[in-house]
Amino acid sequence: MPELLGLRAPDPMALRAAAWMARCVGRGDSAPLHPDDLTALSRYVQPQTLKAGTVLFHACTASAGVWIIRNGTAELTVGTGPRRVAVALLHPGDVDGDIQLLLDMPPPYTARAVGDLDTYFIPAAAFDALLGAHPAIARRWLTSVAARTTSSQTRIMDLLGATLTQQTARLLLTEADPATSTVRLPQRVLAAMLGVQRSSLNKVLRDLEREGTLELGYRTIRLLDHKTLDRHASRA
Amino acid sequence: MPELLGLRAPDPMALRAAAWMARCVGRGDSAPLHPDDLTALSRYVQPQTLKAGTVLFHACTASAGVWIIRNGTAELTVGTGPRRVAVALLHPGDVDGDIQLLLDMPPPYTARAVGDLDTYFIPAAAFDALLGAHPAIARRWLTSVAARTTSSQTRIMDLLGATLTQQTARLLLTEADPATSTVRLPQRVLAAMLGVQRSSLNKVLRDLEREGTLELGYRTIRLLDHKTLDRHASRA
DNA sequence: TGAGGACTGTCGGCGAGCCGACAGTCCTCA
DNA sequence: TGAGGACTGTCGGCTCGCCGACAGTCCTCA
Repeated sequence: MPELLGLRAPDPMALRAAAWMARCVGRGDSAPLHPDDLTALSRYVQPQTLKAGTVLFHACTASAGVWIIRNGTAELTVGTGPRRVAVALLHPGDVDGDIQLLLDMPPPYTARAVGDLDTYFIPAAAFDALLGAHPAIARRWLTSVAARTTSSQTRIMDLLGATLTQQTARLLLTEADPATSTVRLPQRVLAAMLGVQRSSLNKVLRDLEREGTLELGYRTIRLLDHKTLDRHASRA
Repeated sequence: MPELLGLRAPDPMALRAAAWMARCVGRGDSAPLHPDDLTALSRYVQPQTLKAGTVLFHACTASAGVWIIRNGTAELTVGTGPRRVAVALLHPGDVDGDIQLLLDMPPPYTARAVGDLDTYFIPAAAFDALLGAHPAIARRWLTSVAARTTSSQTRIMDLLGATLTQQTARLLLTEADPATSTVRLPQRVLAAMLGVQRSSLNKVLRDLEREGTLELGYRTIRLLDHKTLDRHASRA
């Protein structure tokens, strides 16, 4: 979707696009990194430590390689300059850049280290060689990508016919930092992830707050009652 | 999504699920079959000719292998007995069963030959061996699956914020038989593919018919004016 | 060839979410 | 520390699509 790329100011469509794509980045279980593979991977993988603010890759620029987050957080953003907007965060274990590489298409978002960041990096050529030389890893990667396909399909299913409250509860549960039960994103971004209006989302959030299920703050949502939130997520 | 499987009568949710999944079957460009690969594939691929009505695979039963349609049409259905409902059709070049195989999960729909059907079949074990023994093919398959991932993401993007008329136009354009400019599916199924109410879809279709863009018949939609339909698909 | 089932065309009430707007609060950076 | 920018909370009008229902038509299969 090239028409969605290269936008100065993050117009709603670009924001939505990037937010959606970003949520399909390889996560935890579907990440292809398993201890057994590390030996084989080690010849191709470059551990890299990045200073806060370093750009991993730019939107609209061909992916230079595959990034795997080891420690720290990276933000995926759309738009340039002061109008930059974060659409998602990468946490340890997350993988990004591989699908864009495989399909030879640039990512719709820019990735940037929030704090200092430990990563594994696989340059494009090495990724190619890796897949060629290690069928087992290619196989695993195939499974990883397949899992992302079905997970994005599941996400679609979750969406269809689901009320906004349901969608919101699900998003919060999957996106919250498990350690602190907190989601640290402006409501505008969360709304973009769900493809809805910010004011609509805000209304739902206020209702949940009044109910005591969560607590709203500036760029912050703290989940107080997971049980109730679970119920909201599953029940209509 | 196991809760969506194994339903006797196709309730709306199961229908939606299957319709969505079905639309993500490998199509044309993203199909992994290229002439160069045929030599390698030939040792693993079994050409099979099936009589009308033969079942390729059953819903809720582990995928036995990968099917590639050579000639003819197969239908993907949900529900058993007389309440069976078609959610999509497989045409020559389409690939199905591989992702389910990779993830070891059963497909949500049953595939059945409509008329006599020529296929290539790759048994599960052979598919495994194929990917292991031929890195080039595994690589290509990886690209194919990655393409399906982004195509399902693109589909999401097309959906978000798009009016029903837009969605309908897009669906018709992609789903129509190029030879006859005809879509041969009941409106209920089309509605399921879009995740909307049948009556809502019907209203849109009637409007388009009044406009002269298409012609409605029993289980049939004939596209008369592609240009106008294109305009509906892209413009808001 | 007749009967039952499936599909289409249509209606009306209703609720969810869109959209634009605006005031108030919090942050950030000069 | 002050100013401008970003974010939140809220409102109201409005549209779209949901949902249930029902009559009429077309098929299919016994």
